[in-house]
Amino acid sequence: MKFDKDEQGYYEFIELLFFAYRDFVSEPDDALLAYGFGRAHHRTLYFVSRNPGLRVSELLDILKVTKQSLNRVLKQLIEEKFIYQEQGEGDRRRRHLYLTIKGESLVDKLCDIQFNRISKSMMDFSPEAYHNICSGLFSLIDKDDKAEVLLRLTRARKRQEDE
Amino acid sequence: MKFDKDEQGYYEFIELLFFAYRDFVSEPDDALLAYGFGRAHHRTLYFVSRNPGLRVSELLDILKVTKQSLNRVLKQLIEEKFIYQEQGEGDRRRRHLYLTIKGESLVDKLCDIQFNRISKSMMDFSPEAYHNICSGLFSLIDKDDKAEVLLRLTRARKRQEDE
DNA sequence: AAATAAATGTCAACATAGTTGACGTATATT
DNA sequence: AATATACGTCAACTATGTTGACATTTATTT
Repeated sequence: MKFDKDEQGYYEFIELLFFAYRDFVSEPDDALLAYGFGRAHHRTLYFVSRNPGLRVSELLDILKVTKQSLNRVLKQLIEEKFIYQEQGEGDRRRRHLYLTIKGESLVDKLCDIQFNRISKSMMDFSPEAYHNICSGLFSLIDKDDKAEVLLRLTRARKRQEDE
Repeated sequence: MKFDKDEQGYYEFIELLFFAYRDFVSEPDDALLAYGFGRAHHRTLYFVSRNPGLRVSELLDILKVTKQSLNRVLKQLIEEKFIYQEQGEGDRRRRHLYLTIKGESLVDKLCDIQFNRISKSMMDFSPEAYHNICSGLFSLIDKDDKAEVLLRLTRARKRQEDE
């Protein structure tokens, strides 16, 4: 397949993104069934894992859902001790979110599943090609959100390096 | 940003795909509100547009949902005359799906929105880099579905060329 | 010809995850 | 002291998914 950058190619792009996403999330979905959780729980767990101390309002901004919608899954995750909250030190209205050991362990399991898919899929791509793929995904993000996404990615990488 | 092919890079990959998909579908979602339709209608319209004469069972296979779930939106789209059905000539149990003029016009509108995003996002990528991005998405698809996705893409391109 | 299978449609009940709107509480800021 | 912010919560509703049961039409098999 050629994947040309013409109008037909744009149709192909739409479809490839649909199928890639469909299959990328389906395996974690299945794994979460055993916990009585769904995709919404996955997202919350994932972003808290990657951004320890994340505030509720920041999570809302990432997920682009209403606080009522988030609260339903967050409440469950806190009650079942996958996530805990800490009151802000400076501003005590803020609730900072962290994973418990139990939470970390679930996220690890889910990430492993997706890491496997990524590593298998990206096996035959050079580092440069891989970089292109990531940059391509990044470019699709809304203009106004790019800076923040990048900031979080950088912070997360730094956190990792500091360990 | 470097986007390395290491474990941290895999986390980044997960996030980039999430944000890219989130924003990629959000504009069509908004446009569909005016029609009282949602994302499920979008998908059905899109795949019928790209595969004229598609059968219901094939659509089920693409969307990976149950026939009851599909039927709800398909029924609406047929009643409101965005899609029509034709009985199979060889096998008259089959229902082949096609877009009406009204349907084509809506799909065009939705595709325009996404074409704009793609073309803006991919502007700075070389044809080779663009090819990498598409190939990368393709690689993420389930092994068992790759052949069929490719077949449909090829057919659609051929249909276009024959016009 | 009769039985079986396949493709589709439909009814009902339910789950998940999203929405809006209203309101409460604690804490900061003005 | 008044107002704004961050968060939580109740209720009702919508969209989209699920399972299970069953009907209809048409093909295929026996």
